[in-house]
Amino acid sequence: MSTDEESGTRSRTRRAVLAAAAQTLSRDRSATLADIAYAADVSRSTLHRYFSDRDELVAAVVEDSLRVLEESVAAAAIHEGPAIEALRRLVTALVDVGDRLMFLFGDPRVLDGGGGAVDPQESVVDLVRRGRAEGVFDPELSPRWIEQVLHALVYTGVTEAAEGALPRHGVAALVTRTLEHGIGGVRS
Amino acid sequence: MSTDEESGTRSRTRRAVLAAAAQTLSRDRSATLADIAYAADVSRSTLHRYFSDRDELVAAVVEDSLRVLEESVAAAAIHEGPAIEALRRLVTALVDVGDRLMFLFGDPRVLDGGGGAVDPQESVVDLVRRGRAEGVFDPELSPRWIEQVLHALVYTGVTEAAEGALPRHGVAALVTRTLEHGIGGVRS
DNA sequence: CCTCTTTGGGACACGGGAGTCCCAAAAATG
DNA sequence: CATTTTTGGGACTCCCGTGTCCCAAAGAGG
Repeated sequence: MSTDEESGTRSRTRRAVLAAAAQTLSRDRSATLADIAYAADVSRSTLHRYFSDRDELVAAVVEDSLRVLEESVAAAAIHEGPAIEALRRLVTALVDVGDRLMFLFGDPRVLDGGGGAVDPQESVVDLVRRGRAEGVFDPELSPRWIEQVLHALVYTGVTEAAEGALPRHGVAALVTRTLEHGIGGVRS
Repeated sequence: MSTDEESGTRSRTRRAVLAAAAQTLSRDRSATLADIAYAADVSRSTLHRYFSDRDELVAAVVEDSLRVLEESVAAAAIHEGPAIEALRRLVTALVDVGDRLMFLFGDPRVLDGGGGAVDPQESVVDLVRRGRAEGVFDPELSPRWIEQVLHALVYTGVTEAAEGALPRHGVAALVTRTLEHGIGGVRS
């Protein structure tokens, strides 16, 4: 669980493979290990040295992506301040880790086990509840639905940006605006 | 292009395979032909008799799904009446063909060639433009973005329903409400 | 009831991805 | 500069999905 102190060149290579795998697999979940190795600028042999199994690699990517995601969300401090402000910070945080998010969405449907949504972020659920309590979220929408919508819009925004249909910097604002007011605009 | 009059038992089998393929592939785009055959309650041999190639099968499913989708959208008559009303009918139409939509989303990203969105529905683009002209859609949101959001929310709604987290009948209304006002509710 | 169609399922070959092993070269480390 | 670590890449086997063929059985249709 703690740092295995594998450090040195190895740690860097592992990170590179992990990142490349996340990115490649997010685009094509059935990408070849050779593809991933190529994207990581590493030979297939090397990849196998770090992750003997394909499953092992995928699992590692999931874990790593989850970690990155959680760090980003934690940094958004969504427990503080008004719900709407927190929501905006949350959206920004999610968009920032777009690549990892994309991967997390597309694969084993991370909610494998059972309960939670894609990310086990209990804090997001709390935020939604808080927003409802403050009266800034539509009380007719269930927390789960709101969370799903949040994910869907972030996903869409990140995808559009990845395809060049949207400038990177505008994504968070656009998602936030749409999330808050829908397509009807502020005066809806 | 017209009906090849292959009818008889054959036509029925073909439909069954197509439907099963759409459903199976929408859940797992890398499903085995054996899986699909099993889902269609048909032997692998039979499947090959109808679609010699995997690509051929996928192409057929895409074409068929597109046809079903277009029929549904056409029935919604989205050119008539106020944009908001038309939008509501459109959402309902899309939700109705949820299975096919799910498939269409997940596979070759039907926009292969180039321009349009997932569905070549020029009419949807028209609707968006009309809505903006009528002032009922946020003018700061691009038509493309609005269309993407529409797709994303429908997709989310259908998925939630498929997982039992939402009652089938409530989906269209929920999606429409969220689409129009976001999570902030009507008084946003 | 007989014939033609459609199906099931076994057997087979092919191809490609996955996983393993090994050795020489490159790079890091002290 | 010498040693150890890390890497690249070839060679090989195994497995599984795919596609093809064939024949006997079930079913449809007149």
